[in-house]
Amino acid sequence: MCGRFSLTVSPEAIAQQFKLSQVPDSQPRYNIAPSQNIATLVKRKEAPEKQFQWMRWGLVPSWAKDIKIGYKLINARVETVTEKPSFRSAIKQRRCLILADGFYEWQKQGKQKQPYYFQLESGEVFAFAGLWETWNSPEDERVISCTILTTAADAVVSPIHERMPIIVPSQHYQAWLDPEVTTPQDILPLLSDRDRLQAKPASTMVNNPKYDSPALAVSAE
DNA sequence: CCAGACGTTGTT
DNA sequence: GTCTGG
DNA sequence: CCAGACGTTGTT
DNA sequence: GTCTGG
Repeated sequence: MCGRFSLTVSPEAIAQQFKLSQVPDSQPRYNIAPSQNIATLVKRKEAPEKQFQWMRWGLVPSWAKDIKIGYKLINARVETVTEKPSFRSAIKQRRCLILADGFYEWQKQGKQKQPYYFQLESGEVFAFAGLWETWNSPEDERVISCTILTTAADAVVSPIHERMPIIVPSQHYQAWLDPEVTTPQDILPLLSDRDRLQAKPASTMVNNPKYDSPALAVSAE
């Protein structure tokens, strides 16, 4: 699964990498946690180009009574996403790319859990496959929220953890953002097109979301 | 018909 | 909103 | 994902 | 143990 990730590159680098016309208002983050605002790209029907959009991490379905349901919906399994009431509408209509340059997974070692940090071997910024929703709170505030699709772990991740986030290869960004074109099952064979991942042990300081510094991603235990 | 759930991961 | 269970 | 709280009444 | 918050 994916419950913590990073986006440490500068906003200028993001704009360049994803060919954005505007430089996003973002800060380097080493420890992004659920319920926080995360950087995404969406393609609106009326607009020719994909657009930068902040979203709350943890999808809140439109029919939800309480925003708290989003804490449980931080990931969606690609194997079942088309069937689940919470995701079915979003998978057909509301795709997004979630910007990241690393993610964390925890390995169980008996009673202990050791975090690992995963990046592309190239070190480049990349994008998770995501879905989004809008929700109107009882106070009539609009919340845009999202979830990260997960799949079976690949050869690099599987020694650490069974599941991993779907990383969309850059040549397939447009296809993923257009639900008319790409089904969740279409995307799976394309995942091997990206760079390989590399894993590093991370500091257990990453366990606590209040720590958000370069030390987390770089240092081993 | 209405009431209540709607999810993931991991562990057993 | 839509589906399942009673 | 992990960390941290988890309750009431009444008084300041 | 389970839920909420980050």
